[in-house]
Order: sequence, then structure tokens, then C-alpha cells
Amino acid sequence: MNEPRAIRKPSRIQKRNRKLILDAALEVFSTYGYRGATLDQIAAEAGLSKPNILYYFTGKEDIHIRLLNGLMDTWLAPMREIDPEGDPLEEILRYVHRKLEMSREFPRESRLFANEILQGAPRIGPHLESGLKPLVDETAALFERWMAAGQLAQMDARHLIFSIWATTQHYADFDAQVQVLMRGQSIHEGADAYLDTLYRKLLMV
Amino acid sequence: MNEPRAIRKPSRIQKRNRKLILDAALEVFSTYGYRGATLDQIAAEAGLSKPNILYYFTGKEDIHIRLLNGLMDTWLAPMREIDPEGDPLEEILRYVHRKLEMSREFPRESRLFANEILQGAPRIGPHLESGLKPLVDETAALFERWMAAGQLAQMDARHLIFSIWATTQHYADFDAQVQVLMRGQSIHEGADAYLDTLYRKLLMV
DNA sequence: GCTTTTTCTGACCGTATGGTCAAGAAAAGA
DNA sequence: TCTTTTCTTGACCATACGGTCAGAAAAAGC
Repeated sequence: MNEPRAIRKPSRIQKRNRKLILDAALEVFSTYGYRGATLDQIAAEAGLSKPNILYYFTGKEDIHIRLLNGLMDTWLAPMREIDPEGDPLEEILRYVHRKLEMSREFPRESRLFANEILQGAPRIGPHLESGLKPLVDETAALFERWMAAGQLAQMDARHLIFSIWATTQHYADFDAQVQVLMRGQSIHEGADAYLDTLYRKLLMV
Repeated sequence: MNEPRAIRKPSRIQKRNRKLILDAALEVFSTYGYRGATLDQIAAEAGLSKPNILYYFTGKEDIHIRLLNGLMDTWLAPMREIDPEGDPLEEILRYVHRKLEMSREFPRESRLFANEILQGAPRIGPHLESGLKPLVDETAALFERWMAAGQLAQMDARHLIFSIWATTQHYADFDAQVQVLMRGQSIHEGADAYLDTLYRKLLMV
């Protein structure tokens, strides 16, 4: 009947408006959290009416879930790009810088995920299990092979991954704090250099 | 008239109920964020009626602000305990372990602050400037003196502080994710050992 | 005991919010 | 062109939420 998402391929208008809505929702959800965001805010940000928003999505939760799922791949791409055939140290350092770059380029995405995890992952919990865990298991196994081969210093691979996430995403998630404490100082270059040193010293055999 | 917080010293009942409310509020705010928390939830958690909550606090925001301010000192205590006369490496490692311990012991406090900073610090922004910044400036200066004296490897002191916060608080703030990825494995001991290695390698001259 | 003060609550209010619906406006198809 | 489908919206609804208030219940003071 009037279910746009049903069978036919999306029209131009449909594509444009869905993008508009998801982008507006990213802005609002990442700033105020799921509960703090309102459909009216999202509608205003998207330049559409509230009922029109609900013409394209079945509800607030639907928007949130689709947003999270759609972004998950982008978010995990850098980890997928780690080359098992490359030089271990350089591959991991490249991963660190790529993650840092993403914190700079996509802070809203970082905060969206942070908000969701902080509150116990009520809506992407299942996707952590099915999407994230296999990739992390695989990557941790790769790191362990590298360590066993003497190409990296010995350590817990999963905690290594956690620390890379923590140190890089910190600049997006805690930006409000970083801004206060770094008033006037250039943050990006410093972070790049600092994390390079940190992980180089940690990983070198 | 009926303003309990006015002049007289708090009665036993007042002390008990305020504690009850703040503890319940910590639970609820840290789980759902400011906007996601409701007075009814807090009241239920505290075992009091909603109007009774509002007898002790002037409103939802009042509770949140008092909670944040009251917790700030506790949260910053480990940084204050860094001894300028102690051995630099040992002092910083002790700080790291103390912060990790707090993530374990007070995850709700960690998440409460994380929620607030994530959303742009709308309610403790001013207190970051007046409470946090001076302490961080002081500590960064201490670290820089240690580096200049050749007792620590040279690096950006503020980014060092950020990385310590990020890596330790990660275990509280992103617990939902850590739990999924470490299913069945003991997290605490691993984190302790890993971070010890990390910061030892980073800081050693 | 009695009086005063403190503590507590049921009932209520105004607003915000997620969501619905019937019908109009605009595209697309013929 | 006319018809059909897609898109859009104003008006509306039910519920949830922060907050108020008059007065009851319980402590404290005497």
C-alpha cells in the first residue's frame, strides 16, 4: 500500500530524504543520546515535517538502529584493512593513525557509538556479538601470530585493541574536556606524535 | 519556612534521605544519561515518593549538578595523590593502577562523567575550567619537570594524561563492549598487567 | 500530655513527545 | 491529457514527565 521500503527500488526523492533524515539523526542522537533526542529536533534539522520523517521510518527506534547498523561497517573498516601480509609494526601504527583520523573526521559517529555502549548497548548489543566479535577475534589472533613469530613484543592482544580504541576515540568522545584542557594548543599534531611514540615503544621487540 | 537546605544543620532523616536519593540518582543517571533518567525512576530506586524527592532537591537538574560536583573530588583524588617527591615512574604507574581500580570500584561514577562530557558538558562545563584545569596544568607541569630532569622519557604531558584516562576509564565506560569481547576471560588482571607494561615502556628513559 | 516543626503523599497541572490519520500536493505513468 | 502512485502535512491523540500544592502523618521540642 504505502510502504515505501517494501518492494520497489527507492526513488530519487526517497534516497535524498532518507539521507537527509539519517544525517540529521546522526547529528541529534550523537549530541543528546537516544533518549535526549526528539523527533521534532531531527525533523527540524532535516528540514522536513515530523509526519514526513515517520513516512520514511517506522519510528524513532527504527532510525536509531538503522543509523547504528549502517555506520558499523564504516567504523570497523580500518580494522578490516590491517594487512596480515604487511609489516606488523607498520600495520598497527597505520591502524592507530587511521582511527585517530576517524575521530577527527567523524566525531559524531564516534559519539553515537559511545552513547550506545555507555548505556549498555541496548539496541546494538546483538550486533556486537555478530559483527564486532568475529572481527576482533580474528584480529587478535593475527596479532598473536605476529607476537609468536617474534615480530611484535609479547602482550595481551585484546587489551592492545582496547587501548587503541580508547586512546584514539577519546579525542572525539571527550572533546569537550580536551578542548578545555588544551585551550589554544594544537591537538591533532600532538596526538599523532604522542600515540606514534606510545605504540612504537610498546610494540617494538 | 519549609526550606530544609536553608539554615539549620541537617537532621538524621535528612542526611539519610539525601544519601538515598543521590545514590539512586547515580544509578539512574549513569545508566540512562541526564535526559533518559526520570524522577519516577529515581524515586522508585530510592524507595521514596516523587514529591518527597522534590522536598529535598529543587528539581531534576539540581540533583544532577549536586551529584557531579560532589563526586568530582573523589574522582580527581588519585591525581592529587601523585607525590612530586616520589619516584616519577612509580608515581605515574601507581596513578594508572589507582585509576584502573576506580573504574572497577566506581563504574557508575565513571559513566556519569562520561555521559556528561559526551554531551558537551552542559552542566559541569564551568567546573571543568575551575576544578579540573588547574589540577591538570599543575600535574602536567610536574611531569614536564620530571622529563626535563631526565627522569622520564620526553613526551607531551597532557596527551600522556589523556591516554591514562582513556585506557583506564575505558573498562568502566565501555564495559558492555568489553564484556562481549572478553566473554569468559578475566579482565582485571589482564588489564593491570597490560597497562603496567604499556606505561613502563613508554615512560622509561 | 500539647505544640511546633519536619517529613511525606495523593491528586493534580501544563507541557513535551512519539505516533496516527485523513486528505491534499506533487511526481510519475499512460 | 487523465490516472495512479508517491510524497507531504495540519490537526489530533495518548502517554510520560517535571513539577506543584494542600494537607496528612510523623518527629521533635516542651
